[in-house]
Amino acid sequence: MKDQLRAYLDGFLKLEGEAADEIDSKFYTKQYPRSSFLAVEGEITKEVHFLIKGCCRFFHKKNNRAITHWFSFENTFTTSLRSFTTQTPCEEYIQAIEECTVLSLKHQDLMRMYDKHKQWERLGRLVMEDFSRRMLDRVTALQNLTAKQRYIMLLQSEPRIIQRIPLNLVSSYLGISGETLSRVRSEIRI
Amino acid sequence: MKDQLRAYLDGFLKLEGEAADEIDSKFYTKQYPRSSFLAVEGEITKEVHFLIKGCCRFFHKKNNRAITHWFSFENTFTTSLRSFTTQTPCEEYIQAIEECTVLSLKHQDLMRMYDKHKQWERLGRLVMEDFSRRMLDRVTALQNLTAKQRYIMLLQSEPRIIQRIPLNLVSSYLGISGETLSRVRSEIRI
DNA sequence: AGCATTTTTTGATATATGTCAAAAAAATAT
DNA sequence: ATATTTTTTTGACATATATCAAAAAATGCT
Repeated sequence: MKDQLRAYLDGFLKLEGEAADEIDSKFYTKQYPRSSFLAVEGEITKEVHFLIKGCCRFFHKKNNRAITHWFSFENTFTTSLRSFTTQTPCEEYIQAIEECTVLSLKHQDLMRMYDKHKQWERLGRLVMEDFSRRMLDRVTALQNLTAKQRYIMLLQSEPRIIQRIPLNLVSSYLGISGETLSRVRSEIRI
Repeated sequence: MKDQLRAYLDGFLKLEGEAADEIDSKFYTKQYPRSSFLAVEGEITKEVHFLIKGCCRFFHKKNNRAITHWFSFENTFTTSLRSFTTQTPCEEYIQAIEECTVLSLKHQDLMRMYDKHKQWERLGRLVMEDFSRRMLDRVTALQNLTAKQRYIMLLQSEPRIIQRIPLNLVSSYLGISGETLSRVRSEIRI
């Protein structure tokens, strides 16, 4: 399981020596049952999770409705970014859509790793750069695209979202109603 | 001018010793006239600019239309993130809306600063974390908000965009037509 | 397997927003 | 200051999408 994390991190940077040992000593396994929460509004997020298996939905409440704004899958870090990085109360919820196996790391441990190892500091930068690029893509996808275009784009760029996530959550993520998504899909199937 | 950059960076981390000296030795001043381009599609972005004065618009072309997806103002780093961080051809344009004075830094110099100074590596991480948080806000603003809500939200969170940027560019940024923005504004003025 | 719950689809209707065109206003350059 | 260009506003109309309601289908649970 740690090997899966190592393989992911190797994509950014090969950790060596003591910096590499931190993976063994500081990450620990957790299990989240389907529908359970990895983060809830109001609590300060103390851990970042690396998703080994399963997928999650990120959402916030707006006028009593849940708006899904992100999904995470295997081999990604999953945490409430703002709450974790600034250690302020969380403004969103993270919920397991499938049962999740994660490797978790405490905020204070990560801070110590950043202090102690230049390699981890760099890893942190590279992971954040990668995240930023993906967020830029998401902005482009939300801006100036019709419902059908958004769906087609998602189908091409993130097919697993459509395969594994209930469509009413996908529609919220795309910023369209569930009914519209259903109609868009029926048009495309023809 | 360098003091303005130093003050900005101090907000993230106080640079000391040789790491601080890099500000004097590696950043250099440039001037971009109104309407000139800081980045164009197809070219690899070799510099990151710290905006001392002026503002810029980021846009990409889609079906012969320009879609504005970001604005930058004084005291922010301005560059094509994907092109600069991955050193691949740029997919967007960055254009000076007002005449811009910038402090520029070459990619290769930044990479050396990252290698040489742990402090710069950390600064890079913190700047990227900050950027990521702002992008998250932008996604929330684009998703599931009506034209009027988007405008009101922008008015509250980024009034200078409305004050200094032509409205037809603002409307593109909000993902709505210029006509709709004009109507939304007239409703609100009452 | 069968029951309860959730999700998806379909139809009818209301509404928000886009598009096109033209006038008005504002900004820019000479 | 004037002419030119750009930006904003306004009106008419078309269209995409939301909403509400109900049926159908799928899924999860014991």
